[in-house]
Formats: sequence, structure tokens, C-alpha cells
Amino acid sequence: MQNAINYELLHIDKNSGARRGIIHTPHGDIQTPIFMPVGTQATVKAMTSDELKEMVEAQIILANTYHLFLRPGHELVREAGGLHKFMNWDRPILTDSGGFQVFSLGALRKIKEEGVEFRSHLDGSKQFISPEKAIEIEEALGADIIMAFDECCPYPSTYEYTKNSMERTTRWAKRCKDAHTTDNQGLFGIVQGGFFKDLRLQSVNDLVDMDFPGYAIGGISVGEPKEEFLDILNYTTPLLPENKPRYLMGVGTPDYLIEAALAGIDMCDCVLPTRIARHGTAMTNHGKIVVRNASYERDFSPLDSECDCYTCKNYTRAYIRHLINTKEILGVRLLSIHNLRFLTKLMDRVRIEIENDNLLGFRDEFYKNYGYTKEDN
RNA sequence: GUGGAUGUAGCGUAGUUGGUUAACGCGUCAGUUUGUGGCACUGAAGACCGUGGGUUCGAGUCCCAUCUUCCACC
Repeated sequence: MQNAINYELLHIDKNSGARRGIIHTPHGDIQTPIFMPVGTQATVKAMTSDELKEMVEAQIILANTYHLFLRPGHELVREAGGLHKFMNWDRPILTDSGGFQVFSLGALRKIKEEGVEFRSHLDGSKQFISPEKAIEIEEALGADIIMAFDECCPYPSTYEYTKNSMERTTRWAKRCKDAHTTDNQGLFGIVQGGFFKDLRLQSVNDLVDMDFPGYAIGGISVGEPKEEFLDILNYTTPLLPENKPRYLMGVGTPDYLIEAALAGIDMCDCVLPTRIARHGTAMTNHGKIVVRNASYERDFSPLDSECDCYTCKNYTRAYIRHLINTKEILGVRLLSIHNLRFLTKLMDRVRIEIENDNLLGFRDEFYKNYGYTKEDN
């Protein structure tokens, strides 16, 4: 079976582990490192496809298996012609498997070897997702990159719990691979093992033996101190094969994205830019600003004077504050455009700095402007 | 003019038979948010309880007067 997903390594930063590359997918190429906006329910909240392409310049977006399975149902999406057609997005899509919901639904689920029993957050009905079921759903959705069904351990978890969970995730990864039938989708394995290096090493080795077209690091950025995040990130990433894409799940903030790239990560995703946009916060080169605060009431300057996005070129902080405080949907849209553009632009810059072997230098410069040190969050 | 209601935070209200720091919603102010369960969550400031007397150990609560606003009647 020919791989749907192929990674082309272009350059490695001489002063760090950072790498510049291209991921070839059935819906086009992705320049890496890349930040991927999250569109859980087949929509990056408040954004049209055209806005994502023209204003944000997103190269790939995410959607979620669990949510689309519950509503509208994967069979309906299949009938619609797959996610790309359904949501009018012709660039690459990645679907998360529902593994994160094993973690985030907490009390609403029961984990067994066979799979996970969920109680639907919508109507309380019992639902069951196994590795085979997750793949069936993901194949119906039709994303370019599909994720194995895993368990994301909470922080902190005991060694024993983490080990059992990680080994089960590995068995599930094998079952996902066996269940996977399509040849136009690349199935990525997910490295677990919590905050224990020997478990991370074991997870990587077991998954690499299965030969996936790409690997993700899951189970970090779940509430741990930044130091522990960096420790596991910098330990785990170099263990992954050089000729496959590496995806760090659930990151994040500008500093985490830069650290991830430095470690040799190619892809990241996070709800943060769109979520904080909906709650009235903007990311800028000088730190985040809570634009709904009174200090911006008469601030007629753009969110970020160095930003070239649609929002910053056309609207002021005072106006966006007014929109957010009056709960006008345009406020959410303008902030979402800005925050997403801010991160895609940040990653554009990261790619250039890698080509110049200067990502470390850029990190220090960025941290200085952003107003925090390497140790801060 | 007569009778009846009404007055508690910026706004709208709750405050049992009188009993510690007068409650709630909205608003205001600030903080949180990392493979989005819900999309919000957490916290703070803000009230001489219309005013003046009185009863009582103690009054937002009871009594008297007065003012405000509203309703009905003349």
C-alpha cells in the first residue's frame, strides 16, 4: 500500500533539533513546522473556509471524531461526500480519534480493553468507541491524516497507571492499523507514557516497530509545569524517526510552539487561539491582551501594531472591545482571525529562522518582546 | 384633594413571626483558558435599606411624620 502521507525533510537547524520540511498529502502540501487550527465540529468556530485560506492562511485544519460521530453522525458526513466536501475545505484535514475525550470526559466514561464506553455529553446516551470503531468513523469522515485511538492520561498519574494505559494505547494502535483499509489516509500512532522517560521510550519503540506514516506525542501539555513539559518533549521528540512527520498534540501558546519546533516537532494544534478569542483575549508579539478590559476603552490602535491581518488592518482595540462587551458575534470573528493569523505568521517566521539556523536566536528575541523568560508560562 | 400601593448596589429584584459580616440576576472591574463534553469559569468592587423621629437589648422588617413615584376615585 502506497503511503498517503509522505514527509520530505528540507533542512535541519544547525543549532537546534528544529527541522524544516514538507508533508505531502492527498489534498496538497503542508509546509512545516505548522500550527493547525482546530475545527472540532467540522468548523473552525466562526470562520469560513475562505477566511481560513485568505486571512489566516491555514494549511491544514483539525476535526474531531467523537463530536462528529455523535452529531451529525459519520454516515451522514460520508453521504455528504466526506468532510472536505461537507465543510467546503479542499486543503488537508486531520481528524483526532476521540482519544482526548477519553481524558476530558472524565466521569462520563469507562475504559476497558475492548474500548471506551462514553456517556454522550449531548443526551446522556451510552456510546462505545473502540479502536476499530474510531477507524471506521475516521474513514467515513475522510480526513488526510487520521489518528489512532489512544488514552491521554491525566496529570499527575502514577507510574503503574501510566504504564498500563500506555501499553493498552499501543495495543489499540495495532488494532487501529489492522482495521485501517483506505489508502488515501495516513494513520498516525500516538506516543504516550506520561512523565516517565522509560515509558516514553518503550512507547516510541513499540509504535515505530509498527511503522506508521507519522507519529504524535500525546499526553503532555495537560496541566504540568513547563519544565516537565520541556523535559518530556525534548527527550521524546528525537527518538522519533527522522523521515516521518512528528505531531505534538494540544499546543498551544506561542512559547510552547517555538519550543516544540526547537525540539524537532513538525505539527501542533490547539483550541487556545479560537477559545481565548471567544472570551475576549488577543495574542500579540508583546504578550496576550485581554481586549475587553477597561484600559482599551479609548485605545484606537490595532490589536498588534506589527500584525498584517485583516482585523489589525481595519479595526481598533476600542471597537473590538465594544463588540466583545456587547456580545456581538463580529468581535469573536475578528479576534479569531487575528489569533489564528498571529500563530500561522509566527510559524512562517519559525520556518524562515530554521532555514537560517537561527531558531534559538529568534526564541530569545521573541521571549524578550513577549515579556516573559524561558522559565515562565 | 381622598384612598391604596411603592421606595434595598448603576439597573431589576429577594429579604420569613424583628436576631451575627443585607442575598440574587444583569451591569462594572479583573483573572483563567493548551489533541474544545457543555462555553464559559473563578474572583473582586459596589448599599449610611428614600428622609426624620419613635418603640426595642436589637429595626431593611413594627409605629408616627414627611418626601418620591405609580394607580384608582373625586
